[in-house]
Amino acid sequence: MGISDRKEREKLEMRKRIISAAMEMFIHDGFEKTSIRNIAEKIEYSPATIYLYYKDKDELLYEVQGVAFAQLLDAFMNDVEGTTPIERLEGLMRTYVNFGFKHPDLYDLMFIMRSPMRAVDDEWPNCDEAFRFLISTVEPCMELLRFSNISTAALSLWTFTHGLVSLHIRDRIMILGMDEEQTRALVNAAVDEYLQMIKK
Amino acid sequence: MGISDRKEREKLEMRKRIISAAMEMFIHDGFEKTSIRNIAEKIEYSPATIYLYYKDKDELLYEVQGVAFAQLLDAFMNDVEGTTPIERLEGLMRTYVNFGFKHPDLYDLMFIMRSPMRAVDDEWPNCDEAFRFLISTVEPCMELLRFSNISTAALSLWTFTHGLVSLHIRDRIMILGMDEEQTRALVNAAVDEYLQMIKK
DNA sequence: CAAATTTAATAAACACTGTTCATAAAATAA
DNA sequence: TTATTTTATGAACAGTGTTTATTAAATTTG
Repeated sequence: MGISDRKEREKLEMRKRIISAAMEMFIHDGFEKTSIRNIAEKIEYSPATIYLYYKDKDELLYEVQGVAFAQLLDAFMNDVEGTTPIERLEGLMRTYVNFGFKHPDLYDLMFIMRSPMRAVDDEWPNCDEAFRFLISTVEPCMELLRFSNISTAALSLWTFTHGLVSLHIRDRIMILGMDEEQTRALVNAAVDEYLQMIKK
Repeated sequence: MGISDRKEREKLEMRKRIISAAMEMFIHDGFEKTSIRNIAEKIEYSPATIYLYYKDKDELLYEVQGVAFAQLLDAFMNDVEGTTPIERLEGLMRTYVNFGFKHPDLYDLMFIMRSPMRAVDDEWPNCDEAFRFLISTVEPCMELLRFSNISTAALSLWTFTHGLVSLHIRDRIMILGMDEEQTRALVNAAVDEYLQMIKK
């Protein structure tokens, strides 16, 4: 049936129209400050229409989260290069921090925001892939690193970079009393030092 | 003037009544889910009354933040013991993580929540003290640690523990697919390993 | 093609939120 | 006792996410 094909295509287009507007506004103003009414206004539809395509506001977040994780994975695959495993791991860490500093609002809704987590057993699209990228980057380094196993290794590496990015995004690093530039330099220095420490 | 003394006393009592209710509800339901109307209902006053004692909802948060930082400082002073500087540093790290796991909602509004940061040049009561405790605990260890200076040292130590706590509080660690108990064990293992790595 | 039916879109309402302001009540001063 | 200041509140404003009954459009059927 060509007619139901078109209908489905239109449905997908509408979902895309909604999610594009939503993502743009989430990045620009943040999730909380973006209202369903604002999104509706932007795409020139009624607020109620959005609920025909998405169950609730959280579902918009899930969708944007998926896109964001895909972007992070993209950054990993494009920017992480190097001949040795260790070089690749270092690249991964720097890419992660870079991503956080470059896209604070995306990072926020991926790793900091409350609520966006679905049920535990649910699939978390693109996030698992990004995490697996981490695992597969750490794995070949394990013999050269001081971690006792890959679980603590992955968690520790993630924790360190996430700590830096999240303290920065939520404006806590400024306790140190530095300007933006100094802060960034200090963060880079911390990453460099950490990368030294984990090596055997 | 005895009469204006009493008035001031009553004003303080009222502020305390409000902030106690607020804190209790922030801890129980979180900041966002606690409404001015709920707080007002709890202390059996009209919502408008609260605005006679606090400028807005954020000011309630600032106040609770102050109390929370005082509690963290308290935990530091009570639980951090040890004869050697390194032992004290290890105690500090474990106390910090413990605090975060024990009081997730307090930790949240201290280190994760958006907006609670006042102007940069403002005083941040009790937070600075807690931070200075960190500095003064790290300082005597510096010669035994692999950090190049105390700034990166303080930031790195804080970052690592904050990373662990905040990933846990915002339900991101569960990507590892572990239960609460396993997670806590892994977190402790990560802290232990990190404490080994930073030593010369 | 016209009528019946399904699909899509919306206006209006509900129950909330933080916050303000004019009004009323209580406490103090004159 | 009256006048004045302080304190408390009800009602309203502008906003939020979400639901529902109603209308308009598109599709299928006779």
